[in-house]
Amino acid sequence: MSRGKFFLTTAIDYPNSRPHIGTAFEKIGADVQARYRRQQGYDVRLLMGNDENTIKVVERAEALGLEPKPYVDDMARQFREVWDALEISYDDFIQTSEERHRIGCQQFIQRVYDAGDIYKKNYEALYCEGCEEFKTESQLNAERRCPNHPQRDLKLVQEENYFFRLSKYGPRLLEHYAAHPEFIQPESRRNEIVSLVKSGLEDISISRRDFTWGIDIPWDAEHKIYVWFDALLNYITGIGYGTDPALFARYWPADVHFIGKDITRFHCALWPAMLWSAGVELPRQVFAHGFVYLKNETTDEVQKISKSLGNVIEPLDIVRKFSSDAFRYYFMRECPFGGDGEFSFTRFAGSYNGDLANNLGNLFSRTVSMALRYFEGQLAGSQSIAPEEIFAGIDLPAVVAEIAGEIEDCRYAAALELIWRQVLDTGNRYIEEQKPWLLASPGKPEYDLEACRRVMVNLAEGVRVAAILVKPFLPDAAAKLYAGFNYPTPFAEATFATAARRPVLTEDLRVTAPLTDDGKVTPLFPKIDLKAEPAAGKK
RNA sequence: GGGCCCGUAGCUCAGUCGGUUAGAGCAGGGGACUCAUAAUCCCUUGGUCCCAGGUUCGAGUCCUGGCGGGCCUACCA
Repeated sequence: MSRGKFFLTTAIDYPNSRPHIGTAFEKIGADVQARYRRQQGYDVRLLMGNDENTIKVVERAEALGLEPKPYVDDMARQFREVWDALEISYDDFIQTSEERHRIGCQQFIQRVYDAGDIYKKNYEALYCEGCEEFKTESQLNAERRCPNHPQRDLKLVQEENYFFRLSKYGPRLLEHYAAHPEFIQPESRRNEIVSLVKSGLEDISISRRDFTWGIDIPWDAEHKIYVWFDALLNYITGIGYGTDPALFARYWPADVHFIGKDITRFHCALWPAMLWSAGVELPRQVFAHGFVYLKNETTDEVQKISKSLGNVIEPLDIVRKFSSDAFRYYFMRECPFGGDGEFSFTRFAGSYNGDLANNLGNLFSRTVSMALRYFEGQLAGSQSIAPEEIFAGIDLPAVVAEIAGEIEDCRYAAALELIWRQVLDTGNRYIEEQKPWLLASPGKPEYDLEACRRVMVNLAEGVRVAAILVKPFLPDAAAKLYAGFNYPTPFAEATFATAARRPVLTEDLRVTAPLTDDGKVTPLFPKIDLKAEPAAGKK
């Protein structure tokens, strides 16, 4: 029942410092898309990795008394530890120091060379080792230093380097943007790139001399391939370009590259030009997400996340304390993926308690505990009950389709809002309207055990729908919701299409949720006691 | 200097092609309920849609000019 392949990537990260919540934002957004596509039956591949062929890697390794390779391997282990904790479902993790990357890289650059798009040129310029970029006079600050790294002296570098004829691809890029408006998303990033390319592209230096770490230019071993040319190629070497033709043919071209908005031009101008030159098909889309800033709760200041400001939040701290689902939910609901977002503990706690603990978690708790209390967990006769009442007020198939559309457009916050307002609120409202506690109470005039049973079957259906819809965002909670009752379809087969269509029950429904020792439902998201979190808010 | 985006309720944000009385969540106020994690449900207060012009029968939406905020880029990297 495969619906075709879906290949998506995240930007590869510099392993100079540990991942922070901003880095995590991108990976979560990519993972939601990957999980959603898998759920719908696509042959999905999510590729991530680290960008290791940089001068800073050598410096950091030296400072720690290590060789570069053991250093980057250990950093890769640390990154994967964080991604695993966040339940990022990557299928492969490429390190650019790997042999498969070198082989594919060299093969690719040779093809570009053979196509006549690489030439040698002598130049002299100031080089910033912090940015690993050459700087023009106009970019310098008053002390004639790089504004990003004012503590470093710039190096006057004079050497012969190889250049890629980026300039010649300008017109073709503009044609491509016009013919494929979806290629650069969101819209504002696209406008920026169009204007940049219209203003004219320069040829770009793609090699460095005298580096000991990195990939050799195949026809001239005195030169190493320079950062960007090397880094971008991970997207194809990571699925077997030059080493595994079958895998490459299966997944390329990428359906979407997820990147930070700061590196849009490399992905939307340089990368397509490189691919054209080497005769490789272009990716279908580049999605540039925004940045996450920190809101200082005492001053209300919004600040960048940086080591020098000392405001780096370890994703693992939040995950260990509140769960990966809680972490994922906050960023997907509170930070629009295409724009910037901000993090503060107060907002995190508000979203957690309100949306996760109260609306979602408590809907599950009250449903299961009523089924236990009134029917000892056994909903006899549920096979013959059609749960048509709970979603009678909404057009569920239309809502599900709308949610799917929002996820496909990476409008995750909008998708979650729909799930909460349309589906979960409807469930809670249904309980208030039906008042099952009256239906189950022998002394009351409303007493009607059969009606109560019907309500419970409807609620079990509501939980089923909720579990399916939150699955890409909250994999753990979704599994717990779905494990609440003995639904006939294995969760792995529960696509969005099945959300709006109740499966045929092979046996009556019964509670299968794990219970505490005193027979109660385990809360999905235990509430955060704000009074018990004094230090967290100051962070 | 050139360019892009944003400015809507106390807060975070929707608002489609210009079309009725500008919406949601949270927060605030009032009420109901007791299955549930003091949850949930109902009602409700709250807006100079940044400002000034313009186009139009009609502008939050389009145009011009300001103000404020963010970002990209800046005469060979």
